[in-house]
Amino acid sequence: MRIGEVARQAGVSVRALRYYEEQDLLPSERSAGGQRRYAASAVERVRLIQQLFAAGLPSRSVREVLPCVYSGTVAPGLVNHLEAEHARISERITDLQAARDRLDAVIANTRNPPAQCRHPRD
Amino acid sequence: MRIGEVARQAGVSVRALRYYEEQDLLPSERSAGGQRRYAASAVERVRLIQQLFAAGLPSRSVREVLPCVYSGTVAPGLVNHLEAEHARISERITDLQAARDRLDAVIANTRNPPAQCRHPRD
DNA sequence: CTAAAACCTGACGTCGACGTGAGGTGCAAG
DNA sequence: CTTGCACCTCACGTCGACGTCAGGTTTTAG
Repeated sequence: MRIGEVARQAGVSVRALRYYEEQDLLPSERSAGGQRRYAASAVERVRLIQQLFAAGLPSRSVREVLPCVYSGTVAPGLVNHLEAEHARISERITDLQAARDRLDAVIANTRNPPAQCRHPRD
Repeated sequence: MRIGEVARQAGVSVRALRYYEEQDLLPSERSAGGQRRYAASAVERVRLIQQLFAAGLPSRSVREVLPCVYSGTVAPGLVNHLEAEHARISERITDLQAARDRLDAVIANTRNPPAQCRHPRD
């Protein structure tokens, strides 16, 4: 599989895939002419990378976590890190929920404005 | 209240507060000598700004939303935007939960490694 | 064999929310 | 009055995950 096809199937840019390789997140074989060739499994791997990025992990952490995901085991000493990330994500989720509730309140007021919410001048 | 005090109470840097003013998120009075003076309510406002930033809103959106939060009403046409942000945040939350589940799985495997998870060589 | 897609390697640009000096001023205490 | 901390305004630096342009090569379709 060539890079463009992986990009399409995974829904990311070609540039991103090259960047992942540069960061040692996504290895590739090379053709005789030097072009990257990927196994079909690369698509899934890219999706995973994206998911971890979306969780706010920096590429360095992703690099550490990836082999663990694939081996099902964890390098000793990394567990603390993983649990820290887990906590970070959980905290982030509650933050987001709080912010969303704020927006909810504003939206709700719009639909059904409470009496004391007449704004002074506008 | 001076800027350093607001920063301390809100848990942000002085630089951040100046930045907020620059972005028209946090107005300030000035003393005769040109120093910023804030009402006590500024602390709460800063916390709100932080919350919205944490939700991933760019400063431009925060600028739009802030008056709505304080007036309890919404500028017409902004509701769509708010609902879009709401959806974005919800989506982000599910993404985070998925990523967290991934980490959970890895951590769980560590504590109690399943049989077929012997990694080849390591 | 020849175009034209798709790919390659640098390498600089981006964007946002500040960090970080540099160099100068306000203000409260003694 | 002066020490000294807090504050001021530029203005450039940062960091991460790519975007993007330049200039050249490989692969594939016909």
